[in-house]
Amino acid sequence: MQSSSSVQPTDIDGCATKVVDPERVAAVQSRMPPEADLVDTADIFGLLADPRRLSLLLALLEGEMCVCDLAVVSGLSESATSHALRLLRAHRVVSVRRTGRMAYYRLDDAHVRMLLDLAVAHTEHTDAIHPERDEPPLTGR
Amino acid sequence: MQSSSSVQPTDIDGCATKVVDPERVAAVQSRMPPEADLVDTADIFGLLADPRRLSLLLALLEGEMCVCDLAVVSGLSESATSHALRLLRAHRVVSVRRTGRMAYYRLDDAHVRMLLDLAVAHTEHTDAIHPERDEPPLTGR
DNA sequence: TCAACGTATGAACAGTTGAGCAGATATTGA
DNA sequence: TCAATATCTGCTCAACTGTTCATACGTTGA
Repeated sequence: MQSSSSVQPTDIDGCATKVVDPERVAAVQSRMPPEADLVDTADIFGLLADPRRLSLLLALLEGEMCVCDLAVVSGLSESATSHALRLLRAHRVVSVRRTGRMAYYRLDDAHVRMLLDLAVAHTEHTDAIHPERDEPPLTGR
Repeated sequence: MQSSSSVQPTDIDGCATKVVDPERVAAVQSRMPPEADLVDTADIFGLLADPRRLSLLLALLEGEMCVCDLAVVSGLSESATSHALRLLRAHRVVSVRRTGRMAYYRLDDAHVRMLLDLAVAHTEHTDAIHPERDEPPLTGR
């Protein structure tokens, strides 16, 4: 809570960049997870960033399911479902159990399960509160 | 194009698609959030699905910050930072407070804050547990 | 053995996304 | 007034993503 005393362009540690609040920056930087963790985490979020994949995973919240049933509940073609599941498998978010020609997938990541639970719970809430869910005008993109 | 709204358990076998476990499918479908919620949620996850954006948001976990400081801690150019913040602003994940020519951003979504907290906590854990963080080769496995 | 079936895969294609660049806007101090 | 500053924006392009199509694989029952 500094009283905007000064914005000094050149009081940093040799860095060419200008910093307004060096203390804050240093503190935040020291708490920032290593790059690899950021990438990892972003990766996981990326897997949840598609409505179809999300519905696949939500379906699996309640137990294992075969590919064709997952295709039905997710609204994807069976091929697309298989592709999506392969992605999730590659990231160890789901695992397979094969029986004959059937493949049963299940959620295999407690972390992701928590994220999903939290997301669902919150969407239900937000649903009532949210006045408008549309993107504001925001020119372009 | 979504028949997800009308979830009728008995209606399924009339469909051309083959279903292995109609009961499961019906149960899951009845619990599946409406399409709009799925899209919304996937959207939010999408915002967290980029390591740079993630570091911006993590920085904001501890309070508001101006664009140039955010650029420093996130490792983005100032232009890229501004672009990213605009995106986040458009989705009401962050909000701005302007003072003169400075713009101070802050986290403005409790939901996202929870997701971030959870993610960070878990990454710290996983860090110790995770044997290998690399993506497994897609071809194998 | 063969055909039907459930699933997996690779290639190709359209749509989306993020970042840089250049220029624009708005605020400040001289 | 002008120049410097802090941030924002439109444009553009390369990289990425998700889907479809065609095809391949392994299993099952006839």
